[in-house]
Amino acid sequence: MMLPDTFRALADPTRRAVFERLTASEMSVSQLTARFEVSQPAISQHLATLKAAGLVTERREGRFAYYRAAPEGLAPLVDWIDRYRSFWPERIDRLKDILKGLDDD
Amino acid sequence: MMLPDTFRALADPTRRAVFERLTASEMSVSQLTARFEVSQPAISQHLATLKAAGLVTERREGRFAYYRAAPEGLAPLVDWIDRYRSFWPERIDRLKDILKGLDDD
DNA sequence: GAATCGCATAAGTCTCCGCTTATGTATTGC
DNA sequence: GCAATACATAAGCGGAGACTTATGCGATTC
Repeated sequence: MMLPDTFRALADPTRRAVFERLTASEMSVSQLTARFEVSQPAISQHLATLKAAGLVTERREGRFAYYRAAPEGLAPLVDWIDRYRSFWPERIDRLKDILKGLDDD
Repeated sequence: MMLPDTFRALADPTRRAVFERLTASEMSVSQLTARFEVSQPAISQHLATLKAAGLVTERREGRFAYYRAAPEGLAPLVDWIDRYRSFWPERIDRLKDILKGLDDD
């Protein structure tokens, strides 16, 4: 929710990788565990941290817990970046190009 | 330089505040120390970390060391965000508004 | 040239955090 | 209903990191 939580949650490489994986598709805890080289509790702990930071949402289905990335959770980070991007003109142009490309769809 | 370094460097609140301060203006180590509630060595250590991550540059002048924010250092973070912003359409519109505002200058 | 100043580095402490194994709690299958 | 499955929580361990004080080193001042 708050910027420090966002930065902290994404600072750990494993946890960031979990988040990135969840941007591709929803996954259960055991499915995630199978893809990483840490234990199931470690994955659950990472998910709890990501969830607390608002970067992930949980969907319960029986004994399964499906997680997916929550894009809004990146808002604090995007806002922060945008603030400090303003003193960085060259970068803006690059972004404009990206957005231009999006318009062409 | 690399994304993990960028995230790690900015994860600490004090260090992030130092970086933010240096986006406003160049400052010497002692000037920075005066503005924060940690010791001079702590500031020097934070600056070393920021410098290693490419987020800050150093300018030597006699016995003084002046530091300033290096915008290019944010590139890894911006690139990362842009990748995961693509699956997040609503946010794009907000960005467009920001850029539109910049064009009006 | 001796003392001082600005900063970096060294060394040690303490807290946080990512991981493990062990266990608890639902839910499902037989 | 009992075993197995899916996940969370507990407890403990080891390492990383943010801080301190102490010290070293070049540049400046007198």
